[in-house]
Amino acid sequence: MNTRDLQYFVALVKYKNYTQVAKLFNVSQPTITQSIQRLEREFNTRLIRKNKVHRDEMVTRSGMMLFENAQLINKKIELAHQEINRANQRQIRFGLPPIIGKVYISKIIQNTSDDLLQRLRISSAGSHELLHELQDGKIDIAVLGSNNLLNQPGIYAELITTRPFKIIASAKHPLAKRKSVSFKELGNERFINFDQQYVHHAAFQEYCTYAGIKPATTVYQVPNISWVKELVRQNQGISLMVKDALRNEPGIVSIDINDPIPEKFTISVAIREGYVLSPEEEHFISILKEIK
Amino acid sequence: MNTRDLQYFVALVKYKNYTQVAKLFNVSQPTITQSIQRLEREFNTRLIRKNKVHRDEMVTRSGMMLFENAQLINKKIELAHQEINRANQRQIRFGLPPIIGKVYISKIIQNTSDDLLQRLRISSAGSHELLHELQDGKIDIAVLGSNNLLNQPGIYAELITTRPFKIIASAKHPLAKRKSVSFKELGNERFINFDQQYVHHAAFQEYCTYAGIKPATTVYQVPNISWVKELVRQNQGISLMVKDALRNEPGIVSIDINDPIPEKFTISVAIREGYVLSPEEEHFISILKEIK
DNA sequence: GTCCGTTACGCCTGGCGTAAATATG
DNA sequence: CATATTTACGCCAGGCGTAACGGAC
Repeated sequence: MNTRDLQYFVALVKYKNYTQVAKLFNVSQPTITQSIQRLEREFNTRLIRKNKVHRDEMVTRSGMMLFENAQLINKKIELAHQEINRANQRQIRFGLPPIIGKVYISKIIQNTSDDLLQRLRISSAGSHELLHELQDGKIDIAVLGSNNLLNQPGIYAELITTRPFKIIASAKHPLAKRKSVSFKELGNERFINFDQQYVHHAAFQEYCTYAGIKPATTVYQVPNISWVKELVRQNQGISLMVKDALRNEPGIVSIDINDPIPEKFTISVAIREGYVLSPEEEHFISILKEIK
Repeated sequence: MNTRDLQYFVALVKYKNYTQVAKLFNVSQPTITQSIQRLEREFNTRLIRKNKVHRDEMVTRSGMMLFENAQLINKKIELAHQEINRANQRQIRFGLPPIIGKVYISKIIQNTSDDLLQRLRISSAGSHELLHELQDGKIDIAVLGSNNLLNQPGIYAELITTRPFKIIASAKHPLAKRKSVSFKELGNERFINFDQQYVHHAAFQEYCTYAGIKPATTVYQVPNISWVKELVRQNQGISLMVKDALRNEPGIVSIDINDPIPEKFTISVAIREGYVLSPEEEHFISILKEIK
């Protein structure tokens, strides 16, 4: 089978118009007709309905099945091209989320030879974003934080460590005297949450569901972690944070959560499924795994 | 690009022998040479090393990258064929693990029309096995038990419910008087584990790690749940079991575990990523989701 | 020499374009 | 009739086979 046919077909299902697809690929319009006929022969089924009463329903169930699979196939082919194009550039395209980076970056640099550091291209973004960059082939290795054990389609991840979530509050806040707290007690607190840090947000939701509370006063959605800390310091509210995000913050105290943890915050090294590591990349990953 | 070339290439990497591959596909041997040359042109790289000092190292890094991706692509194509071939047989190929089935099957039958039941082809196997059947396209819908939130490559799963694990013991066992127990207390107990029920085994490991115990006496690995119950009844040991597996078993008592649960036992409905449900299948899944 | 892969060359199918025909609304 | 898709047909490239050649042990 010709993979061009799959590309034509996917485009056709999306645009629902042979003429447009032909233009898109700079081929004549009968080419598209013939391509579809080839696929229908190959799979021995109708893919496109002939009595097109409604444009929206022009694809058969078989067609939809092929469409879904073809998209994944096309993406894989595209990825293979990308990976192979870069196979001989010896760069290590590595993603590290800002908060995890804060703790790890100095250790990484200490333990990595200059030669390897030269090759390192670090992108820093939230774990959620990095996961997509990894899936799309924009980076090849990432350290990612997640709530569950990381197990995403197309991604192979290995656990490095798990970290506890803590409650942070101003030193002036009544909670500041406590060493630990149950999440159920926090129903009436004012919470400050992140916008961008997907894992924190998800963990917060998890805890609320688990404890059966719904803090009515979950007000701020702040995009920057140091803003969150500043708001907490000024006693505008409390927040949920991974231990690593905190380092001797004056005016802020962190309080253990003593509920059974419904989901752990995990840190993993992740690569794309089927990605072939260079010796340098393999070495680099072994360094990452040793840093706990 | 021609997908036949990918098949030839994958076989070549596996067999490391052009002649054999040619025989395998019933083509002449130069066909394979030419196929590889086409791929090398397409990807603008060497895939196979020319100075084959060692057969084992005949594939370049680029070649390995293509190999890994090509395997996944070929599998997807194969799956698309399978799915489409069955698209118009209106059977619902459904997997249900025995233990979960024990609780669910009567409810499923009560809530499902005869018409739909006619179409149902149920395979019963452990969740681990069913997951593979789902991935390989042998079944299309499955109810699966797992310890974490189910998130496997190529699988889309939706949570139905979570269930607690319990300790079961003979009525004669000292634990029988207890209502609940901490896992840490069980370090010196004799445990009876399943061979096949992957989730139970994994949960047991999880609990042991979590509680920091290593029951030295984890002796029996029994393949059948009713054998396990019989052994427990005769006070040969205790076991870990999902609540649903138990129904008024004379001579056996179940004891709550009062540790914070490190991993939940979850029950999910799962389908292959990109699988297109028929209206009947969609209806059937909505029935499954309503049974909690 | 033997085994294995590559090159050379001819054949024919398969994918494309143009033009005409047909369907849909 | 206008727009969209399919059919008819001719052209050329691409994939295959046979035969001959080249390299490694």
